[in-house]
Amino acid sequence: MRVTIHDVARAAGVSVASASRALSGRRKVTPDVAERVNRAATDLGYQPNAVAKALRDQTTGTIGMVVPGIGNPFFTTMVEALERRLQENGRDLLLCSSQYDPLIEARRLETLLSRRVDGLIISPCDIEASAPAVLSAAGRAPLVQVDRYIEAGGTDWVGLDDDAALAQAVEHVAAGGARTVAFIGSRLMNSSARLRLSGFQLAVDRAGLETVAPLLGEFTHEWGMQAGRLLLGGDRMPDAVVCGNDEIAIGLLRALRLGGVRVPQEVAVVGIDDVGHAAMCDPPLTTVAQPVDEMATEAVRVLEQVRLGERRPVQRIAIAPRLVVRETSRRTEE
Amino acid sequence: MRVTIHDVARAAGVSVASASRALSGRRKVTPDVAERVNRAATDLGYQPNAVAKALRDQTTGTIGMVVPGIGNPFFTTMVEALERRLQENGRDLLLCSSQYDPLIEARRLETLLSRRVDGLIISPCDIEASAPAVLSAAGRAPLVQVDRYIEAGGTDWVGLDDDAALAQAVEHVAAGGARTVAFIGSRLMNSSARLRLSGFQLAVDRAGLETVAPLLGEFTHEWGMQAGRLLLGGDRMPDAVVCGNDEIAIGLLRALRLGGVRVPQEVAVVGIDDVGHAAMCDPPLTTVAQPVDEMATEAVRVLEQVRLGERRPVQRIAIAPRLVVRETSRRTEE
DNA sequence: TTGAAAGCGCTAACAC
DNA sequence: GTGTTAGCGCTTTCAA
Repeated sequence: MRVTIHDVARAAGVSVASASRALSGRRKVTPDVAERVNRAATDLGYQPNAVAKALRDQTTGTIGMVVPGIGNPFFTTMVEALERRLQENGRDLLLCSSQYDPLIEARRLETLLSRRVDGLIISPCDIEASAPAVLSAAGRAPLVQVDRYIEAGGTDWVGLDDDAALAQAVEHVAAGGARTVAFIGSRLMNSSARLRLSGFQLAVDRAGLETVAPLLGEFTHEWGMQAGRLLLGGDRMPDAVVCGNDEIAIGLLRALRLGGVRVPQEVAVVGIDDVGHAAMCDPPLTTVAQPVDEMATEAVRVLEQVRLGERRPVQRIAIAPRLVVRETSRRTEE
Repeated sequence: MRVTIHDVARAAGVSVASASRALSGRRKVTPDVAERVNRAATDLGYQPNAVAKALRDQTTGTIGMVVPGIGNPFFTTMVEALERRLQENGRDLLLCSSQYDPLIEARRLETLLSRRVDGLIISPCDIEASAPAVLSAAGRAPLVQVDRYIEAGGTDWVGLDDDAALAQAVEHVAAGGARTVAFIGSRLMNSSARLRLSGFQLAVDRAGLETVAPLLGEFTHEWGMQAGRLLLGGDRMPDAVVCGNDEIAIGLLRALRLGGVRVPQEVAVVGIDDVGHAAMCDPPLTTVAQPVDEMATEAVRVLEQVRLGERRPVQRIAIAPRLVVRETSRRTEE
């Protein structure tokens, strides 16, 4: 049988209350008692039972997180940053993947809630289908959305300023001399897909550039490659292609290489995210970086502020992106 | 206040015992009671408290996992496979990253144990420094090592048959005509690094190939690139380079590209793992795939078999790899 | 079949 | 400063 605080108390010759006090150190005990209890605890190899403590305290010290998939390196980076931030606050991260399925997502949220996590961080996989589960969860625990969000309002969010990101990407290729620019993104089932497309269109209009119908598929390199082949098969290459994320851009680069199109001489390519592989592909990818650490910090801050049932203004924090110029785009002529 | 089983019982006009029985459905109750209890539960929006259940049942339905880092796509794939497998068994995965630090690793294990996970899956970051914490954890909960393992024996393990993997890689490049072959791997702080190096040397000897001193750094593309530059600066390029994992190979490919060395014409490159990006780099990477799903299945099976304190033979399951030939290696002349 | 009650391990009143 | 005890929410004896 496992050793409990009762065993420690008995071994130290004190009551469980004293043992508890000595162990937590949050209440006064005589040095003698503290000494005996601590010795007994180490002697017996006492391990406090977090489950019992959680039941008693009504708090678990755990934050639950649901992401669409950990195959996407952006989410991985985000998770790592969040895990570090939370650990500084003495909390643990309970991570789940929804596998891009709103049903699984809803189930994971329920599980997390039944495990009484102290808060929830979620990147909803579908802007519409995820809404009921997310809203219901938000009513039962502090919740903050990260990166993606659901359409229905009223829930806090921390993410990228997509308009600014797309503006940076478009202005950069325009400054490099591009006149026609294409967009390869994701089907509009999530907020990132929508925001990035509309940000792109806005920026293109403002810059007075020419564009073609956007190519919309998935945020994967497979789709990037496929879209690249579509472009290759078209009438005429655009001067530049802006991609909805780096994965797409990496796939596109491969398709262009295969098609014998030189980057950036014949066409410039820009991604979004700045995942690790962006610097490794050929040529290294110019991209708009998401300040992941900053986002993690903000997300945790918002989460700690939320007190359930308390009326407060909804926070929507859009973080400014940062253009990282590598070699898939021509520099501005000076 | 949250609704508890007491509220449900009261609303249904029965005792908590009956409510519990009706809700779990594992014990006989009259249809009438079942009906009333279930209606009350849905009416009130009852959510069972998993913490209380865990305290009572002494089981949480949760498996804890500690990986060195989720930045490495191999671990990501592994985690996803494991998560799916566990979900089929109705268990949840509590994922932690040790960030390649044995101290953090030990702390995460303690946390997981105090949260009373039903089992532990770990890929220890250091073959020596991880040992005390892993052994101690193994004494307190069913534990299985995946991929990497600690030197001290006595603990179950599921992973790749590294000797076979390296043999496949070496024999493949030999069949393609290579006479001299280099190895770029990781410093020998973990079992994968050691096994892959020794597997390489064994295979090279057996094949009668020539080799040079292995280049040992980290399992990252940064190191792959750096090692590539070292190779470029040397006297003479080997006919083939076998890499300790795909990340290294991807970095190497980039260095070779920069150095103007053509792959596979001038030098063949082979990786290990078969991560998603392996098919996207330039040229697409020939690699030895780890059968991740099979490993996940085995790991879960072993974990469920372990009954604490029960003496049973240690299981060490090495799974056969599968060579995936892409374009960084010349095919066998036929 | 149902209800009362014990108890999982812990902490915080409360009383001394 | 210390001990006794209630109670967090649940399931499962044990009696009826």
